[in-house]
Amino acid sequence: MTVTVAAAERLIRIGEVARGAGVSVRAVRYYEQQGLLIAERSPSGQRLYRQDAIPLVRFFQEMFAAGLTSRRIAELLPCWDSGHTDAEQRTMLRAERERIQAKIDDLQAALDHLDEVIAITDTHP
Amino acid sequence: MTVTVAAAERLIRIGEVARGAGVSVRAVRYYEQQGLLIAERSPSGQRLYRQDAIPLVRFFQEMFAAGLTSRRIAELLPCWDSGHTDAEQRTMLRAERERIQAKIDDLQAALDHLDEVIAITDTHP
DNA sequence: CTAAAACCTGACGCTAGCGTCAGAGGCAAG
DNA sequence: CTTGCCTCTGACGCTAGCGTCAGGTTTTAG
Repeated sequence: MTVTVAAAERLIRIGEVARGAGVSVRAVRYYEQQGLLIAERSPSGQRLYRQDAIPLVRFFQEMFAAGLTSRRIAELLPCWDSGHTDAEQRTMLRAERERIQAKIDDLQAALDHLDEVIAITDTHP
Repeated sequence: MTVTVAAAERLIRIGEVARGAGVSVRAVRYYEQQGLLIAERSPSGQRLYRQDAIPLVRFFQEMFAAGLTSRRIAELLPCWDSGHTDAEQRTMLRAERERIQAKIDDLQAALDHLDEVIAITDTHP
């Protein structure tokens, strides 16, 4: 039997989330609109977040940089939260993994190509 | 003294360039509009390309995939063609190199992150 | 109490690399 | 000659992740 202790966590407002994660306030609202981030509301309607919203937003940024869409991230969030996955989610995870790996390979090839150019133009003043 | 032998190269039309490089005809026109690709014109106005337009377009694709804009590519084309660079171009080359390397690192971090999730969800059916 | 700072909800704008449709001309084959 | 494919020039559309302005409320600092 598990007892959950409500830790009376200090809730933070959107500006603090944004500064903490290094994004704009607008971006945080956008993530909510895309279903990535659920916020409580204060009586007056202001968004209230738990502190782990900050690393979560950082995670979103990392995934965006890796080329995942907000839709995909939303679909994969349950795995992240609960550790539970169904077959479809596992398939998506592998697919994204392959996409990213392929992208890395492409970038490496481009980098090598550029390095060749740099080498040539250096010995060729 | 250098004598240039005009090799009477067979010129190709836009469709052949597109198929050869694996892009759309629209894309090739776009590259011209961005100043990446100069084409001769037949008397009737059709674009005529030399055969090395095909690897050139492939190169564009590689650079696009690496995150360079068409503007940047256009600015760096002279280095590629002539092997000659001025200081500004060398700076841009290095900067793009660093950008790509940073992007690779970011992607690798994201990949590692995803792999963790995959590992957890695999041992956690 | 008041002024500044932070927050709210729309809603339009932007970028970049094309896709796509419209309407018209060019070119080899039968 | 005509059929069918290729090409031409505009020009509007699309996507995704926000930026930004407008006009109004709330919270905080002094």
